[in-house]
Amino acid sequence: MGKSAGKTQLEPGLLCRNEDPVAFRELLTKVGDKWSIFTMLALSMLPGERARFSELNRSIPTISQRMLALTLRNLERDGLVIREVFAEVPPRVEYELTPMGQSLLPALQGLVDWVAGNSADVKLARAAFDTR
Amino acid sequence: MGKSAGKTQLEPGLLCRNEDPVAFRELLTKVGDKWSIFTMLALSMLPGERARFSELNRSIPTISQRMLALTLRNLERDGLVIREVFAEVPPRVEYELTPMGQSLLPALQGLVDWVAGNSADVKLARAAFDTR
DNA sequence: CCGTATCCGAAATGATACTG
DNA sequence: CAGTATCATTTCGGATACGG
Repeated sequence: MGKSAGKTQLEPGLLCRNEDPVAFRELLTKVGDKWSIFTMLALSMLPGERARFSELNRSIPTISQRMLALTLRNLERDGLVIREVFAEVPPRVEYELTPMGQSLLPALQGLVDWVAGNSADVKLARAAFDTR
Repeated sequence: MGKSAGKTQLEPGLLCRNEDPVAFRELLTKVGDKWSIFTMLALSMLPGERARFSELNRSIPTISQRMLALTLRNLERDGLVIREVFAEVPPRVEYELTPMGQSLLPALQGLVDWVAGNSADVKLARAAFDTR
């Protein structure tokens, strides 16, 4: 069966299933982005599962107005968040997760939970490593 | 009960549990990093659940030597990966996940699975958004 | 083979000021 | 209120060359 000499190597498809590796990584990078994660989590936890721009800005520690705007626009473009504008004065804009956005929640929560549960051990590991 | 006027706002602790928000985000950013994810996933899927540097380099599409080295060192420092050096010539170095590293796997897999399952819809959403 | 050191262009992000 | 525009700084990451 072929001339395989035993070189171990993963098929690209194994790590980057069903598509172009670069596109796959691009999306993974977006949904794994810290501001995206916090924004989506905040939307899922705020009362009514929707929130205004300024509520999000207050709820996500230290996020800048600029990064929140950029993050929300990207999430909207990716179909994860819906933006609703009310014709009022002063202006009001509300955001909420789409069904696809909600379907991402468990995965994000899994990451966040792991970090919450292991940050102390990571801290210890770093201290031990840095001793050398 | 106080003078709350109904301002909606998440407690910082809700999104950044049990510690300093900045440190929490720092770790979340690291474990959510695309190269970290692919490196750990590759380690978990390669035969024997361990691999040499060059195997990883080949298995992770388009990763550069530099980024792989940096990623592996960070993972080792964080206690997620173990590096074992063999005193041979030519030199051989093998990497494997620690138990803590393995405990992170399901969360990473969750993200990757979501991306694999939803990238087509995201693509459609983007196309629709960009039409405007 | 397994890295590290250096350089450099590209991208991310914060601060600030301004607008509908 | 809900952004956008601009600028300055930092960080990321590839290419290349070298070393143990």
